[in-house]
Amino acid sequence: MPSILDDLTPQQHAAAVQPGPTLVIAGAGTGKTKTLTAAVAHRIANLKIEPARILTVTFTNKAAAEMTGRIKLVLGEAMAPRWAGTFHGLGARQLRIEPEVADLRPGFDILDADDTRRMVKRVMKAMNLAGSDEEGGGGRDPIKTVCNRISKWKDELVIPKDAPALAEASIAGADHDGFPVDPNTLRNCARVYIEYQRILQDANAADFGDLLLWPVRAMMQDRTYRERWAGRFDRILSDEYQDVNRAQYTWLRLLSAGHKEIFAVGDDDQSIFGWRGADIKYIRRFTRDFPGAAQIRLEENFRSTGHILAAANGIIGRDHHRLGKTLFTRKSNGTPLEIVRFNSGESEAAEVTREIARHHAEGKGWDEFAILYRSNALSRLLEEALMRGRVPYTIVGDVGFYHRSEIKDSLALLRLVIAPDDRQGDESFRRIINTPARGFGPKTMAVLEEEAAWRRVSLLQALDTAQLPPKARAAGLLFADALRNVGRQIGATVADLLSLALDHTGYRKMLRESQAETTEGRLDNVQELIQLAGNFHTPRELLDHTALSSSGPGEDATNTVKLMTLHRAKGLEFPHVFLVAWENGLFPPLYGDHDEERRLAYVGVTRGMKRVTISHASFRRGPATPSVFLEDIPEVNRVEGWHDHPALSRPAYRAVSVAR
DNA sequence: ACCCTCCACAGTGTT
DNA sequence: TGTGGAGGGT
Repeated sequence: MPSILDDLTPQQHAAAVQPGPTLVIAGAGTGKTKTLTAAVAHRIANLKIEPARILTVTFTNKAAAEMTGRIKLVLGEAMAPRWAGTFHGLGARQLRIEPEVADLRPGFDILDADDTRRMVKRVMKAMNLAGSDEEGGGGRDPIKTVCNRISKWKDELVIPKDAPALAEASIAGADHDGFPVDPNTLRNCARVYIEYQRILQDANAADFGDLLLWPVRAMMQDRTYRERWAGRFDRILSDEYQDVNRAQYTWLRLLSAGHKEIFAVGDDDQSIFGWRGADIKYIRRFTRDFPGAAQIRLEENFRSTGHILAAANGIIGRDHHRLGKTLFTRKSNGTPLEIVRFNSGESEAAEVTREIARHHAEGKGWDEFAILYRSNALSRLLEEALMRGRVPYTIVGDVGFYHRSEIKDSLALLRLVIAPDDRQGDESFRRIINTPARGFGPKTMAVLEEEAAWRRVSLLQALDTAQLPPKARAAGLLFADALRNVGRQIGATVADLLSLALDHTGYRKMLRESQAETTEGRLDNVQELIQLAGNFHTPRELLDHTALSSSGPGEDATNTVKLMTLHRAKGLEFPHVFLVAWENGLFPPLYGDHDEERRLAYVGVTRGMKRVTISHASFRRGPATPSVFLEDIPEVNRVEGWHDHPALSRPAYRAVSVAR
């Protein structure tokens, strides 16, 4: 007898075995992942649904791995679900099976956000829009503005052809985010979108948005395609349903249309990614979308003390149009929340550090503490204080392993090794040809690009005939030769190919010899990538994995204080949580959706297991007032205090006046 | 082609 | 305080 359902609460159990369309409204810390995992396992073990005919989708690789891992543990390898993964991962898989729905060829590349940005930039340059003048529009970072817009369009199932009309419509009508959009910027976005998509197809590449956009569009328009895909699965399960965007929602709906066996877990109170395209309306209208759907609430919280839950309930209770639920716990009330006022951000950081050090001295581990903030910029003060106080810490969410330049450079080399003579590799070529410097500046590249376009060959092939400066030409040919030779190695593993490419192109040598401090660790990272490559059978597998993951190998620093944004903290828990800079204007910020910010505050408080300390400064780049969210924490659940450190507050002042 | 300096800016971020 | 982009000098 599988023990999957044994240690569930009655509510969790009822949810896991509920047939038909089911929405599980699972509050923070109520065992959401456990219930979803049990639901999947139940379908496999008890209902005898074939593991290959169950599709389970999550937002992060971590969540997917956790779930699959647990099921394997209980049911064994053979019974593990075959289609469990992220929206992007599963979309990529669907697209790999039939790439023609996106006008792609087999073996297409998947671009990450960096690659996408580079490509958009190139397109905008070619269209004379990348300049700093008002033509690009969109304020400070026109490329980012365009990237965001295109990505949002894709998430909303808008194809390039339809973008211009849509742009005009939204210029004429109401804007989407309550954000004033410059008409010309929006028009330019639509123009860039069309051209960018053409370039993507030419490069046989898909960006993140494409991974669902085209499969979903095809399912909407092509009945046989839809039936073929919907027919593959008997059960559809989704995690974090409050965070689905239109493309993801439509995908789930179309896949489950035949049997209506859709199981969604989520928490509308924790919907904090609206700015990223997530739309809370889909979870709120679930029972209308799926008539007769069961709705089951998980309200028993296993994480936090009574005081913490009461505070959280106070904060979220002010938000109306909720699906509604009230968390409760069987734990004791514990310690009231501590709300502390400081006279400056510096003294706040110093005192948080001191407090953590004090607890540590009393025997607590460093990893029992987390410091959460609204925006990344706030991490600096805290870092400085922690460093001064010799408190070991980790900033969660720094540049992920796979996004480091040396890793992306290495992967570009690998791409060229497997297809030196295909234009699909051109973007990789552009990236790596001048690292280390080979004399390929803008001018030389322009000549090469023209030759390649004229002869309709890859940039690498065009090296043979292009009229290049002798030095660049020689270096280029040497580079091309090296890659072709590596590609000819018979029986080489992915790791071998990588390693050889890095050696023969002089990339590794460059890293070894440049002993600048910015270079330290890069060689190790490259080495780690090679090691990692040992886990993959083909270069394609490695490339897909790296594009679809953010955090690489071994990034779980042990026994350190964790610093991260509130957004990143979702789903995590810590015995003692410090919520800093709760000041109006910072949190909640002046912009954005106030209800969503309130939910973010709720997410923050519910991260704490035993203690929650909320702080604010009365001066930070100007006078500041305590966050309005503090008003909603009942008096009985809080104690207040203040700390003034005059000596610490002055330097900031003085630095400003000296600078003037 | 490459290096250096200056400027403006600073929302949250998975895949 | 740091980052990315642009522009100037060699």
